[in-house]
Amino acid sequence: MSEDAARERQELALLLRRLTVELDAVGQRFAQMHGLNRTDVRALVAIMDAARRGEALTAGRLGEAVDLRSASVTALVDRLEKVGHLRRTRDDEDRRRVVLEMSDSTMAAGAEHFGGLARDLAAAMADYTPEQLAVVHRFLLDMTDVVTRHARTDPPPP
Amino acid sequence: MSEDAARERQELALLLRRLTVELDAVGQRFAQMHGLNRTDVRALVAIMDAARRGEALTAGRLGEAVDLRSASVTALVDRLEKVGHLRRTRDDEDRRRVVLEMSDSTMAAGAEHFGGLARDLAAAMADYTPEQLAVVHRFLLDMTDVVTRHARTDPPPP
DNA sequence: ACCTAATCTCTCGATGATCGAGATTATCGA
DNA sequence: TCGATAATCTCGATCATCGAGAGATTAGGT
Repeated sequence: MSEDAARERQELALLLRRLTVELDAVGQRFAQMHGLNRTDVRALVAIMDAARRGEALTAGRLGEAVDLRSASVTALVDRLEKVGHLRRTRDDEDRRRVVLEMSDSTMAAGAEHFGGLARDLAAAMADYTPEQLAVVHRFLLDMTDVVTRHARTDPPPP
Repeated sequence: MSEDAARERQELALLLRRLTVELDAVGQRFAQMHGLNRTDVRALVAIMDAARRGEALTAGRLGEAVDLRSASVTALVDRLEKVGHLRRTRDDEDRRRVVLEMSDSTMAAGAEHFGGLARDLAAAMADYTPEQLAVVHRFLLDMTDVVTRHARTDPPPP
């Protein structure tokens, strides 16, 4: 492999990292705008994601999604409920469970903020042919695969 | 634009998000392995990045890099120094400043962990022609641009 | 050379996020 | 029906972060 090729690959890896930093900053910005912290935003996003899949999250599942213990989930839901971002409801199927429902206004704010980004990203992709997007797609799948292996166990098998 | 094209773009946006989640998890894993928190890892990475540029970070510049106030930087450096990940040195040019030097072992651990990822990413890129990588490069620059605008101010100009 | 303002780091006390342990209520299985 | 399991909550402790202010050092104007 040529020196240039090696440099290009390193450059691409750095670009991936920079993209993640900026994507994180988008969430950070949403947090600041609404007086939330990083965990709060991650929780709201998890709930929105679930809602888009037609599911409603319980407290326990939210804890799994954002990696918090049950005591912390209670505190998290407390503060989000206190400012009206969501409300608790008892699950009628299993009355031990607490299902979380986001308020319409918060759902709208989230859709505005993150949906706007998705919209602009999609618009920027108009500059690419379907074949090019297919290449990018494969690339992202491959890179995600490598990263995921490193995230789970240090020296990945293949 | 066709339905499929729209779906493909949305899929790519989701892939970018998933990639950032997994990249975050790589740092999280490093944190767990060394008994650190997210901020600590971000600090060590910032110091490593600076070192690679041939610079040494001062406490103040580290605070800018990880977005912490001076009191928090003191506490951060305290705990990293206590476990031997770095040491404070007075800057002889400006004796108000504290320059931070990472220990060799921590630098090596970081290089092992994150450098290993970079190596595997580069290896996975071998499946792509230079022309394909150029397309990916342009794509990532474009997407980063869009994301960065959303991270700074909500409705971006162009 | 001086003196004031600005800069850099640190200390202190307060606040808030997270957790482990244990309590409470509800469901499930024998 | 009863014991085991599960879901959530309460309580007290710990830790990260911050604002305000102190102490030390440098920069700039006179």
